[in-house]
Amino acid sequence: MPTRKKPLKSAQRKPAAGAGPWDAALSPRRAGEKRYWLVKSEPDTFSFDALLSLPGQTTSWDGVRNFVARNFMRVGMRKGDRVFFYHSSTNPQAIVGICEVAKEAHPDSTAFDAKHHGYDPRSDPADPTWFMVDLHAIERLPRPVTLAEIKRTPALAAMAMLRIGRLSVTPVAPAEWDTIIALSRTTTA
DNA sequence: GCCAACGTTGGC
DNA sequence: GCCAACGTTGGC
Repeated sequence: MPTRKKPLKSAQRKPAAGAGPWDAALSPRRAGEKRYWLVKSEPDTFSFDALLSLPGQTTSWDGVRNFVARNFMRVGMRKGDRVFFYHSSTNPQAIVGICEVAKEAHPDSTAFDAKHHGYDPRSDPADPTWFMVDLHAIERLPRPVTLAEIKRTPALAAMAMLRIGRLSVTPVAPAEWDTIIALSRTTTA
């Protein structure tokens, strides 16, 4: 009798058909298409300045333990994509900088480390559950664009970061990206 | 497969 | 510090 192997997790789940308004972020790309994203970090834990102070201004974005956020990283993000760096749980909450995807998704090693708070005993090193991308800081925004400002800007009303509460990785539409860049070049009222 | 309990995120 | 919104877990 042949040995039945446990199917790979990656083969178990088919993408849900019409899963939601964020499918576009995971869909196939046109040649040369660049996409945009937003990641959150609590500045007390890891700030944009902390990233700028690292050698190479690059870090592995580990610790994501939500499947939707993981899929945005693993399926959605490609090298060269631009990423807003958002400071959460601080005053004021704001987008403060720009990164780019320096390395596409690779297994999140912290999930295998029993001493790490992100340890997940169910993540099999041979078929990892959790992934991380490497982010390289490009530049600080001319000024932070606050959550309050995002909320009161009509062109940003559909932003995933407002609609999918508490998700640490979200897609940003190109027009939203441009709007936020333009806001960051204005002076606050 | 349902759903209550629980944990986490993050705005306020 | 509170709590709403969700995701996850586990009993049934």
